Amino acid sequence: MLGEIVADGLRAAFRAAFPDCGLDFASVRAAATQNPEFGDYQCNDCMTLARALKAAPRKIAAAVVGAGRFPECVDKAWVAGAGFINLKLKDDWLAAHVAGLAGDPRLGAPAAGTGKRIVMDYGGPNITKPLHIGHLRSPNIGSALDNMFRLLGYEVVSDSHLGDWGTQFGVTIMGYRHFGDKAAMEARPMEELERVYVRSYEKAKADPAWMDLCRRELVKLQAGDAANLALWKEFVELTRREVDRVYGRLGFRFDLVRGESFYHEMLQATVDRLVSEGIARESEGAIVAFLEEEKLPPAIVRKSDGGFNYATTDIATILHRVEEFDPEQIIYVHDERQQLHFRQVFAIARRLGVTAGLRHVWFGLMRLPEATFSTREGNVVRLEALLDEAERRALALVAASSRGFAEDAQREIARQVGIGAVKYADLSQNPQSLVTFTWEKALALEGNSGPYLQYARARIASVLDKHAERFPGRDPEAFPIVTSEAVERDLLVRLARFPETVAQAACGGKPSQLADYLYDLAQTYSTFYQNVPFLKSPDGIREARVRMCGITARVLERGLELLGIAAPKRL
RNA sequence: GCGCCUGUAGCUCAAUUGGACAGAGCGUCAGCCUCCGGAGCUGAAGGCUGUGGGUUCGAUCCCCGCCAGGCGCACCA
Repeated sequence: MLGEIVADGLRAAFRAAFPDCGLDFASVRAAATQNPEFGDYQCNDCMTLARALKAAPRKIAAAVVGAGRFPECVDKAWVAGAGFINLKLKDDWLAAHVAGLAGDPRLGAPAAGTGKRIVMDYGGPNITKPLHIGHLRSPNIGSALDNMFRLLGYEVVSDSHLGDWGTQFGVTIMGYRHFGDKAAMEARPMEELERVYVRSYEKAKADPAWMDLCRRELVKLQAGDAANLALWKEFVELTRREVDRVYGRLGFRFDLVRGESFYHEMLQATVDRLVSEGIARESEGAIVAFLEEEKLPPAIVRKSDGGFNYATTDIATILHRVEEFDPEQIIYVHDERQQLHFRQVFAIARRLGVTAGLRHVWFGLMRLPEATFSTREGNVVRLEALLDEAERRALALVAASSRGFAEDAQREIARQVGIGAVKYADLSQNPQSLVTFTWEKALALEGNSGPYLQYARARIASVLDKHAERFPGRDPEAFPIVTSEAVERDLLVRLARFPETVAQAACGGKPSQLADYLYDLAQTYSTFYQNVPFLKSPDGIREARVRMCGITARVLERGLELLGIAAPKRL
């Protein structure tokens, strides 16, 4: 990666300047500059090293610049400000480097994950509940990370963890039996199941006896009761169909969809093991793991009614995944409310000897401007309604652009644009912040939005076509990249940073960094496109520019693909 | 009460994990179709980064106090 190439050169320069100081300068880094005035990369380490080297930062920087035989990629290096070292890359080296990336199917992404396996765990939707907009974030963020890890060479196993085995089933079954409406169940089963769930839940809150009955239904299911099992199967089937349909529209795909029920036969053994290893013991009728050493509150692994809960399932899941996949890490993409839960579960897994990395990549709750929404308050926006509206607005735009598309082509483009807008709106935000849902933001079609990126990509396709049409036989790939305008160089620098951006975004669990990068790239491209002539330029210059267009298209396309967003050639 | 998180332009969000003058979009205002797609481009206005201290060459970022909001804290998941 570019940053690493520069950093290696810097470290060598430090060692050359201070051969006998006993430091290896491994901490020295090259940071991308914010401001082109400071070159392409900057080194901030002279200030930090001032104490160890017993010299003023600017003197250190001057010594490094003076002594340093920088690698061939560096055009010039100079000292600035409090002791920064600024580095500017050679134009022709940069051009060749970008040409090299473009020729690589992975666009220069490092293969850091080769031979390693990651299990991704998505917060699954719950049985018998329609999906609302809060169900977007986990698979959306998770899939983007998944794609990035795959590009980095990891083998990824993604698993959508369907909540199909908890008390809510008891609540639903009681509601279904006492308040269910046959006709409604046949016409709109998911809505009806949600309705009876809400009603039964209300009753359970007010009436402990009812709650108790709900729990008993769950225990009956878990004990294999035939009637409950049959109903449960029906509910699971309905839920899966709903999830497949809606997530399918969003392009989410999982290697595995294992509900909690998949693990239910392992739960007793898991609890037994926890008890026999002294991790959990009986307390107030329940079996509880006490985690004082980790300074965490106790975690119940078996309820006093004999039922198991979420913690038990998650522990069993970890043990099973370690056995089946032997992953380097398991990444959970769940919302912020689960932080304590996962800390407890991870602590227990550690005590059981699990050595795989366990990481909770949490994200902030989605809320409405007025309030946090909840199924029980009926204060929700259905995910499907959002997708419908997104496609509707995009279709209006596509139809108005009058590019002469046939009707189904319009609809397909509108689908890609609308869904892309929704996904991008979510991914472009730092996952770890509250997301206030507004239609305006979720459906933005201009400015910092998915469609802006798609638009930039589509315009490039036109440029490439026009060039091929008017200048047949002049393959841009056969011409060297040369730059004369400042914006061309800006574009090259950005293209060269694709690999490190992907690596950072994946490791940091922040697809938003990739989204930011792509937006910045598209903006730079648009400036280039709008202010520099391509087809009217002289021979050679023209092909170099068209070639840069093509490389930009490739990076935009691949970047959007990583975010799970379609990049149509025409829209 | 204890713990986790958030507070940045009118609004929605960034800020390369402690770096240089805090940047974008939307909205507002003023411009740009001789040209490859105007879902675009160029420019302007807009900030005591919630608040008070501290740490250091340097703080939106780290530490402490306060204010405001969100979330969690044995038998929901």
